[in-house]
Amino acid sequence: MQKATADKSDPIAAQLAPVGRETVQDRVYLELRRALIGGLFEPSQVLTIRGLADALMTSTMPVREALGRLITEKALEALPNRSVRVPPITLERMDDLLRARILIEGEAIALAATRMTPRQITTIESMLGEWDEMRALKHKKDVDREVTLNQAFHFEIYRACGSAVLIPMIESLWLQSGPCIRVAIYAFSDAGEVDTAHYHRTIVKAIAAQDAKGARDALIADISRPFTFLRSKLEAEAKKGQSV
Amino acid sequence: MQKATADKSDPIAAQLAPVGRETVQDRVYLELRRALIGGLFEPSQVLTIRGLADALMTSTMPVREALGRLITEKALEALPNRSVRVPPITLERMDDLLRARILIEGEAIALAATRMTPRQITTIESMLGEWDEMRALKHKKDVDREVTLNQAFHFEIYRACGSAVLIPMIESLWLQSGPCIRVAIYAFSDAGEVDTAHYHRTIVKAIAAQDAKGARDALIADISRPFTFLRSKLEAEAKKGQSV
DNA sequence: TCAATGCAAGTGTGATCACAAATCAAATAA
DNA sequence: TTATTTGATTTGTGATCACACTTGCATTGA
Repeated sequence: MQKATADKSDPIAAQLAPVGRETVQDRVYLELRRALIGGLFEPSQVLTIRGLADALMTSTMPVREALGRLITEKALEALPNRSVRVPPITLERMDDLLRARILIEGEAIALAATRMTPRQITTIESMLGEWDEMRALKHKKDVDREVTLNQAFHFEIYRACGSAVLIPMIESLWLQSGPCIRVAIYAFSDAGEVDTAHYHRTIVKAIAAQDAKGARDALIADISRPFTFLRSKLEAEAKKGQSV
Repeated sequence: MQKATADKSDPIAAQLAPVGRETVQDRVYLELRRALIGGLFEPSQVLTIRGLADALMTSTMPVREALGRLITEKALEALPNRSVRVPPITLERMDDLLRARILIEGEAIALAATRMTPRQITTIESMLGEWDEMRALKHKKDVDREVTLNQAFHFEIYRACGSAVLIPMIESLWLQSGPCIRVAIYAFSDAGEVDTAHYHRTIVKAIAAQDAKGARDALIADISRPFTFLRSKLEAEAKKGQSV
């Protein structure tokens, strides 16, 4: 044996590291991605390279590359000052995002409805139970877990659509709407009960029946909810701000 | 006056440089983008950072950031070797790309058909004439100009859809299908006459009549053409390769 | 008191260096 | 001849530095 490092000719070592070793850059990128989809950054928040580099325990190099990538995905915004921030929420942008999500995620779920295997359907059915578990201990509203579970449910379906082109686009859309969604979910939690499980149940039922149109409609209802809620909230604020 | 450089308080200088100064990184990124959409790189071609840096007369730094951005857009592909290449053409990927383009560009043109101003319609009408000009000197097939003109025509329409979310997605799709399209156009030129102008005329007619459905159908026919052509060519090659 | 000036800290950008991994070619062994 | 190995070159990655620009605050002037 020549080296102690992974050797592709060694089947065991190849299994331990079958793909290219993860780079710091990718780690940082995925970390920021997760934070954005989860809404951990607030809209209009400014991010600095050195600040993130310190927080992520690395140098500025991987961070600036990750930021550049997120800017091209419109997940972040490059200001003329050359500083970068989380895009602010506007009514126009929300409508725009929702329309695109209905169009593309609707298509993806319609495709998935005709292609999901019984095994995959069982998987998303089992996810419904987790919502019930969470409701059982509703005294503690765990927004993080809600976001994670919701994301896992949707992407389990989208992955089944079998399109290597649509899925990254959906990820980009979630990246862009992440900050808005988080704001909406917080507002939801204040306003009343979270009935996401009901919508997801409808989706699963349609998929199990291979009802593409029904699945699309149920999905549209599901993803529209936080947007319409947030929209009415923003309109109320705008009216109040205008009257003052 | 303190400095010889641009000063925002000086209205004249501000007009000369109204937005943020262009960075080398952006220049490189736009350059590579243009090359990809225009199909100047071949499918499966490997790109190296230092090679591009030399070609673009800059250091490796702006190039690696630009490559990273193009990889996140799926315009380029990161191999496990950590090298990057133009994604190869496969039948599945082509069908996937075409479906996504029909979905999203179809929606964009339907929106644009109801929103384009007479002035904008005049602009795309005038573009039709350029095809006739080009046909007049058809002895010299100028693929570059065909690609540029086609792109200008389509994006003049898409810009009118008024969606800041859909347009970048369409750009991403063009970026991904650029290499395929170029191959198809070359095959077209060999096969016979280019009748792009006819399809564009149909599109303009539908838009002028504010016929959203007609515009969408005409667009679908237009963008499907190179894909179906290339598909039959690839299938023929695959069959030949299989028999050998 | 208030506006303008000037300085200092912070920030993004591009270049360069060090290092590890991959690639390729020549040389060696079977 | 063919397969393996060894060494040199190339390549991507991460860190660091230098520079220009921005920002914020204190100082200065009227």
